[in-house]
Amino acid sequence: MSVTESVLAEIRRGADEILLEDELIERLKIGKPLRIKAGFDPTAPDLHLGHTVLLNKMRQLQDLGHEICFLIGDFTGMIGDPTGKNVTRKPLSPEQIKANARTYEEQVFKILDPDKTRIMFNSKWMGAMSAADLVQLASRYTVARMLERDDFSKRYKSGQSIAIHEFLYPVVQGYDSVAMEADMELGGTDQKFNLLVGRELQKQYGQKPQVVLTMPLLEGLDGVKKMSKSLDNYIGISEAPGEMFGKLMSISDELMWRYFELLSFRPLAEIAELKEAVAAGRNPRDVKFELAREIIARFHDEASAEQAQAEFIARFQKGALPEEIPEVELDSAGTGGMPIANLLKEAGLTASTSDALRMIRQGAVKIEGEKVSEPKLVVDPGSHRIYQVGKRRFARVNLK
RNA sequence: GGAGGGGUUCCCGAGUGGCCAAAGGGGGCAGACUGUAAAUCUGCUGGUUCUACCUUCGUAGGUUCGAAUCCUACCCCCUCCA
Repeated sequence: MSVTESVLAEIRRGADEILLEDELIERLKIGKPLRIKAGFDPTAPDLHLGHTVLLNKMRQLQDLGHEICFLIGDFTGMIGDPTGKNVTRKPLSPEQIKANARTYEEQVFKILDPDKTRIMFNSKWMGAMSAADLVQLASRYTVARMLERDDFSKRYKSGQSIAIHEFLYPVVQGYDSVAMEADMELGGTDQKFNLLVGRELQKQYGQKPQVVLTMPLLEGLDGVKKMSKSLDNYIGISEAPGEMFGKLMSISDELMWRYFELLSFRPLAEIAELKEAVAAGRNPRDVKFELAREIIARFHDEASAEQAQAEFIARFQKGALPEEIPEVELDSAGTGGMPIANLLKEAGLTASTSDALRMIRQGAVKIEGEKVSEPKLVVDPGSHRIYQVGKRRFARVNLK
């Protein structure tokens, strides 16, 4: 029993909800590894830290000796989870799905142990179903239950369209649990409804209902909206160490604690200590450094993490130039020089000459570290200098 | 099939003949400050050969000295009824 208690605390960590915890305890008591399901869309994955919240949990359970089934929803992908938007996704070709699955593996195994992970596709059983089978399956769930789902009910009440096939998504996802005989399913809080359908269907098919564990959605860099690529508030797990470091340092001090909770592997007690230290006057920046290093070390390595930090300090605390400055060749075409605004635009440092002039007016432009205050400055041909706009945009321009 | 509402700059959204490159907010960028690319404050946020000019308010025409605003046609989106 005592073993179960400590294990339970680990499973609970960061989780939003466990339904039902009693059932989980019962299953754990039996001592057999649990078969744990987590489903993913077969769309081209470019994983970011938000995705890793769930993967971390999977890894943790894997380390506890459970069987992780990484389900790629190649069949459900044709439907597209109707999360509010009713965009019909166009079906992917088998080749595309295979290619996407491979990219998944490359990225996912930075966290999961490949030897202990089973990758499955739900087309295996769904593709084998006949129309009659599907009708049978659909009969196991009711419209009333379906309308309990928040986004469905909202759309229904406000008169927005719901296509019939959208109802199939939760049903098919639920049936996956039946086909896989899952003991437990993981998902984001937004998946709660679908996960519960799995429980319902398993009961219908005479199985013990799976335990459902939901993980919160990670807020993006803005600290408000959930991390997503389309909002451009994400940190991709394949990003360069320096990029990751900068982005992590840009999160607010408050959001940092959220990231610690959901992304760090440090014991909870240790995080509590850090929090106390900050409350007692320790610079939150330094604590953020630690978070950034831990995460970069996970996706790159210890040395890159150290280096990223060193460069960050040099660049932003001491104003040093970055290690790598892009080299640009420009041609003044014998006109006897190029106006600074045009040069900045051509070098890709500003979006337009108007923008360049604005930047100069704001005192954001520097040549070799010297602030430019003359907007009509003409750069002589044959010069080779470092131009800077703001703190983050640099180019070494060779003007012919 | 019928009735109605709407398409404005990156996003939301005001504007119903000149004072409109278009309010306000969001986002973004920059500067100051700092403990950091946190927080806070300030400024900027269509383009160009930049105190001027050019292009932009769903698309194409038209009226007018002058249109985001008026007219015509078309395209698209939404709501209600069937």
